[in-house]
This record gives sequence, structure tokens and C-alpha cells, in this order.
Amino acid sequence: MSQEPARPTFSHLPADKQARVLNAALAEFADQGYHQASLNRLVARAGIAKGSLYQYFPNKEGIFRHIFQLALKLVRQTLVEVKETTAQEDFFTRLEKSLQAGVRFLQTHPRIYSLYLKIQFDRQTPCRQEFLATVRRHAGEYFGSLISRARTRGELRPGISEPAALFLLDAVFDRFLQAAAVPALDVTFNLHQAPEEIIQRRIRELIDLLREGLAA
Amino acid sequence: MSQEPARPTFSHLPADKQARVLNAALAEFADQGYHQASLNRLVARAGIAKGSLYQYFPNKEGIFRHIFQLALKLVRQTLVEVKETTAQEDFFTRLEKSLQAGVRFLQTHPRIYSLYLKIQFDRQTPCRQEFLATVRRHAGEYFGSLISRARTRGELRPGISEPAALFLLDAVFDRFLQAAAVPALDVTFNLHQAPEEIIQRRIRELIDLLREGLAA
DNA sequence: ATTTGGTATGACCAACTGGTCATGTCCCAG
DNA sequence: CTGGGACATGACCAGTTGGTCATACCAAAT
Repeated sequence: MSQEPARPTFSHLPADKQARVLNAALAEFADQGYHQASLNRLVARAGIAKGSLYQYFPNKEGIFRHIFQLALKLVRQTLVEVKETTAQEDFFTRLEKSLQAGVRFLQTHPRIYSLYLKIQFDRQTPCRQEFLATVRRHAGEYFGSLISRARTRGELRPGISEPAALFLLDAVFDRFLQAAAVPALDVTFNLHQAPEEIIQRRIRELIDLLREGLAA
Repeated sequence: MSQEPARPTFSHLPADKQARVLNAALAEFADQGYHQASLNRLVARAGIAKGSLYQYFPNKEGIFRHIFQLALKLVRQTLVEVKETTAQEDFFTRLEKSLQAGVRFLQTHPRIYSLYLKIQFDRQTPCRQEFLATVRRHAGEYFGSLISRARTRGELRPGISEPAALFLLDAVFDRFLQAAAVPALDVTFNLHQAPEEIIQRRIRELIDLLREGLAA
């Protein structure tokens, strides 16, 4: 499918040097996006020579694919973990804990989330299709399994359209995280860099609304 | 606040030439974003010389501000129009018609919507703050007025958190439009370039879900 | 002491960027 | 016929980009 993005030389490197390079790369791609990312800045941040970078990776896209695969692994891990640790709860508690986990992820890996957003909205980023497909598939499976178990337990209104429910959850959760991560995005929630306590209250309000609906 | 982005020379131009330049600019910015947009490509598309461009506008940012103001005007217009033409309907019908109007806008002005997305997620675009604030303000006022009238009419569940409802609507609507405009974004709705009929059905399903909630 | 293989380095390259400007064209007033 | 102002033009500029490469370094093996 796609050749190894990193050269063997890179894996022989002392761990701290690898880390420096990966950190610099993640930082650069996360806050500039693929095309605006500058390899000159990257090597400056990492404290290595330009030539060295090309001993580690075949080209810019190779660097990108590498850090993108690391990011993907982390996301997968997190999703699996949340799914397992909330397996015993009822549907709406699971939703609440999932959103909380999302916020935690975003706070501990802000650059990875930023990278994710960059990829999502720059149609020309390499691997975009592959990346989005993977993430959406995981999200879909995640919400899907929550929903289908909730349905067999009778926690859902009967006759609900499953695709619609999936879409709704995906939309609301994604937007919630976006609003927490990106300034000037949400109308009234003011989630960006809001204190933990407010975020928790907002999460509960939202889940309530999803559960009970808007109508009288 | 900010000087006129277009030079007088530009307004003296024959209308079709103006249109050619504006079209080329919108196209370039919409599918490349601000920084990746190339003025060389732009002038090639418009069929004018590089130098001419700088007789019309002071610099790249000036061009951007100009087309961005045109876009803003169009969005404002559309919102006002929808608000007025649905004034007589009940809350959930208004929601439905609003979403339909959004989809129509996106179909008739795909490049403007694309530009909007680019601005939303590229933190470094000029005028970003100003632009987002304006759009969000309009969206907020729009949904806000819908909600508060619905409340006085008793169409809403009492005790609903208004900010939460606003956030929910904004999130779902925006994501719906995004999914319709950008490939590979939604999990299961497959809205991208879907036929009119499917889109209408999805809208109805979503509004239903918002109205009645998820819980049994 | 010499050779060898992996790694480090930064000057260098072509391609492109946003932006400038001397020159040219054209039309209209004198 | 002459002059002047508005507009057109593309060669040109300095700066940056992703990428290359001859050279240098340094350990271990001979």
C-alpha cells in the first residue's frame, strides 16, 4: 500500500533525538498544516541539520505519514480504552464519559487534535482520505456499538433512525471538542479554555438535551 | 478600522473584467485557502497581468478582504431572507426550512462555503477573528430569536438551557452542511453530493431526533 | 595506521512566492 | 500634432520552499 515512511537510520537513533525530531515535526504540522509546514523551521526546532532529516525520512510526506500514524495509534488506543472502561454503564452515562474522555484527550494532546482538524479541512493534505476514513470508521463503530446495545436494553425511543442518531452524536461530540480547542467557534458556550467545572456542566446540559429532546 | 481593500481603478473597470477577477480570486482562495492561494495562478485564471492586479488591490490581503466582504454580504442577506420568509411557521418547521436553505446556499455558492470552512479552521487567515465573530453573531441571533419565540409559544420543553439548545442547533446544522460539502466527513449519512431527495429525508430524520430526543 | 560504513552537515539548486517598476498603449484635452 | 493621465504589461527582485550532495566526522575492524 504505502512504503515505510521512516528510514532505518531513524530507528537507530538515540531515543531522545528521535523524540526531539518527532516533537518538532508534530508541532510544525499541527500549527501550520501540511503545506505551510516548513522543513527549515522543523530542523531548526529539532536542532538538526537539513541533510539529517533526509537521512531519517524520504521526503516531507514521509515525515507527515510517520507522525500521522503515531497519532492514529494513540487515538485508537484511547477509543478502545474508553469503550472498555464504560462497558458497564447505561447509554447516557457512557455518552457523558465519552465526551469527558474526548476533552481529556484534547487537553493532553492538543497538537494531535489540532493536526486532526487541519487534516479534516484541508482537502489537499496527503493521506487525508485514508486518515479520515480510519477515524470515522472508529467513531462510527464506537457510537454504533453504544447505540445497538442501548437499543437491545430498551434505553432508546423505539423506531429511532440509527444513522440519524449516529450522525447526531458524531456531530455534537465533534463540535464540542472543536469549540473547546479552537477559539471563536461556538456561539454561546464559550468552551475555549474554559475551566474544567464549566465544561462538565456543559456536557451534562448537552446530554440532557440529547436524551429528552427539545419539544414540549 | 481597515482601509478600503480595493483601489478606485478597480471600480472603473468594465463589469465583466471585474467579474473575471473576482471569480478567479474567489476560486483561488476557496480551494487553496489564504496562504496557499497563488497570485500567479490567480492572474492566469483571470487572464490579466500580474501588475494589473496591483493596480486594483494594494496586496494579497486586500484582495482577500474584498472577496470576503462580498461573501459576508451574501450570507447576511440569505439569513435575513430565511428568517423573514419562515416567520409564520412553528419552531420545528422553521428549523427544517432553515437547514434546507443552508443546503441551497451551499449548492448555489459552493465556493463561498468552502472559503468559510477554510477561514474557520486556519487560525492564521487574516480577518479570521472578525469574520467568525460576524458569522457566529448572526447565527446566534438567528437561532436565538427562533428559540425565544418558540419558548413564549410553549413549543419547547420548559426548563431547557437556552445556551445548550443554541449550541446543539448550531453544531448539528453546521456539521450537516459540512458533511454535504466536504467528502469523507460523516459516518453514515453519506451526504456528500447526495441526491436532493435523500438530503430532504435526512433533514427530517434529524429534526425529529432533535424534537423527541433519544431516550425511551 | 588504515580502511570502512553509518551518520552529520550546510552550501547549494531549481521552482515558486508576493510584490515592484520601467516601459508601453491608448484615449482625450489642448 | 502634442502632451498627459489612466491603465496594461511582464521582466525582474529578494525571500522561501522542498530536496540534494560532496564532504567531514567518528567508531569499530583490520
